[in-house]
Amino acid sequence: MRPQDLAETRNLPLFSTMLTASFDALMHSASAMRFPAGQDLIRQGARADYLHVVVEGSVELYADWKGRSTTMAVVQPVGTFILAACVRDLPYLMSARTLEASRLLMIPATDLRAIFRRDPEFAVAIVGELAGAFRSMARHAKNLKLRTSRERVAGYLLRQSNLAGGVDRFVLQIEKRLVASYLGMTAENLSRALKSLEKSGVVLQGHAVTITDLALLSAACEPDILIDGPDPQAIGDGEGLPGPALSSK
Amino acid sequence: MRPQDLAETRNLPLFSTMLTASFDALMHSASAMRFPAGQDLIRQGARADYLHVVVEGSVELYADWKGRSTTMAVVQPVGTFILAACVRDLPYLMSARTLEASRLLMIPATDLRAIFRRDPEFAVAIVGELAGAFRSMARHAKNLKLRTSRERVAGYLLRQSNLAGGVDRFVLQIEKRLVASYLGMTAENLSRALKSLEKSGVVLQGHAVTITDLALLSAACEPDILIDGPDPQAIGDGEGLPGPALSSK
DNA sequence: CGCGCGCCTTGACAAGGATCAACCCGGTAA
DNA sequence: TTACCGGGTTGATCCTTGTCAAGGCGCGCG
Repeated sequence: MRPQDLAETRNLPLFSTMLTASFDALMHSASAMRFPAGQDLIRQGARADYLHVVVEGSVELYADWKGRSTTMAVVQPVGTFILAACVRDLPYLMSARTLEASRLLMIPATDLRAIFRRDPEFAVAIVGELAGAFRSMARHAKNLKLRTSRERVAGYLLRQSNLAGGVDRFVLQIEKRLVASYLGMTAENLSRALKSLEKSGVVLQGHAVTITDLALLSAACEPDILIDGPDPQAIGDGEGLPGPALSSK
Repeated sequence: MRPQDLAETRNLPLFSTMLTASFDALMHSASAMRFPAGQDLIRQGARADYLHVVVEGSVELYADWKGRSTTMAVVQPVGTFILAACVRDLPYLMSARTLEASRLLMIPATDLRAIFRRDPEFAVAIVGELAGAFRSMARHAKNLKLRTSRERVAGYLLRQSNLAGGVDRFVLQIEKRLVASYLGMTAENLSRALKSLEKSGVVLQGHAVTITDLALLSAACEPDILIDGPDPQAIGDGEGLPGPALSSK
């Protein structure tokens, strides 16, 4: 691992508060790796061996059963994944693959658990990250159970707008098929929902989204911080879906 | 708090490994409380003040939005709830109410966080509990996204059978309306799904369930340990829905 | 005893969403 | 340039699920 990577890693929220000795020990056994887009990283059911930290790029967490598949989350810098499985030394519940060329930090689960016991500040950071992941998954389930697909789409657009800083124009960063899977619907249904939202204050041109009437769109979903987030002063909120890019136009 | 309660609490998985000094400190500020059935305990959106531990009875976690409501989990002894909110000092994402007369231990969130930093064994227990809660919620979401309602019902019956020790006859412990809400469907739809499963090796008489053809029922759902659990050697798996009682017949 | 009140079930119907097939469109490679 | 290919859209249709209304069953209370 290169020196500048080390320094960069040290500044990540997950590692910035821990003792230097603990950090050095952790990095000694950790490895930084680069993966191309579309690379399978882990397979659901496998035993937890490494905690993965996304330093650059993005990783899709998905699950499948009986030939069906669904996107559970997209992890972006600086989020971790499979932390829960590592902590408990249990099989992964989800699979992971890179969405784009990515740089990951991989920390052996055994070292993670050892240093967790020795360094209270690291323990605090880990438990904070895990709590964030739990809340993200709870929100995901609430969204699915309490809203129709049209409401979820409207909520998604509003959330993206907020993540971009409350702008009224942005560009979707990920494929619509992935958004559909994350929102628990088919790609066709997402397409129709988006079209129907053009009557609710949204204009779409390809992946570019313009909110022309915020009040109207909000009425189509009624956003709620307990579903859509974000958590106040959230740290480690690297799970969910990527934030949007601002429109170049 | 009475001495025998203290001793009992000390033996709970969450507290059995921690230092005696930490335990005493924690219990000094904790309070044991009894609540009648149907008592509202916390309301979603409120700020986390106490970690709740279910010592006896059962507690429903539910969420609502825009007049709709859904059951997210039922916590039984010895499970905790709102741990994630306490750890991060954030608003609850779910509401809670007792389903029956219950005994709870309430630990101030500030003391929890303080002792967490001082006692590594307690930190391990907390993070284990939190990881279990995350995995439970991830399973919940997978179940919702990957299965039809009929499959979820079949899976639920199989899981109850397993929890009771692999028996072919048991009694549902909670109201069907609650089961329906937990499984993400209406009570009417659950009723129909159960009826249709009588063609798949199940006999129902009120709340009594008899599995007459395990292979046939399994074919209706294809149970998967990564969705239905349980985690191997799980500790603190107090979230989900209650296990069944054996039939008295 | 019988009345009322939950809980559950049943039926008819409507709506939401999935499926299947066709087509479009922009990018890339031959 | 042309052919292709993958993502996206659209339309027709079917299936699943929700909604509304009615009625049954069990149980506690007047």
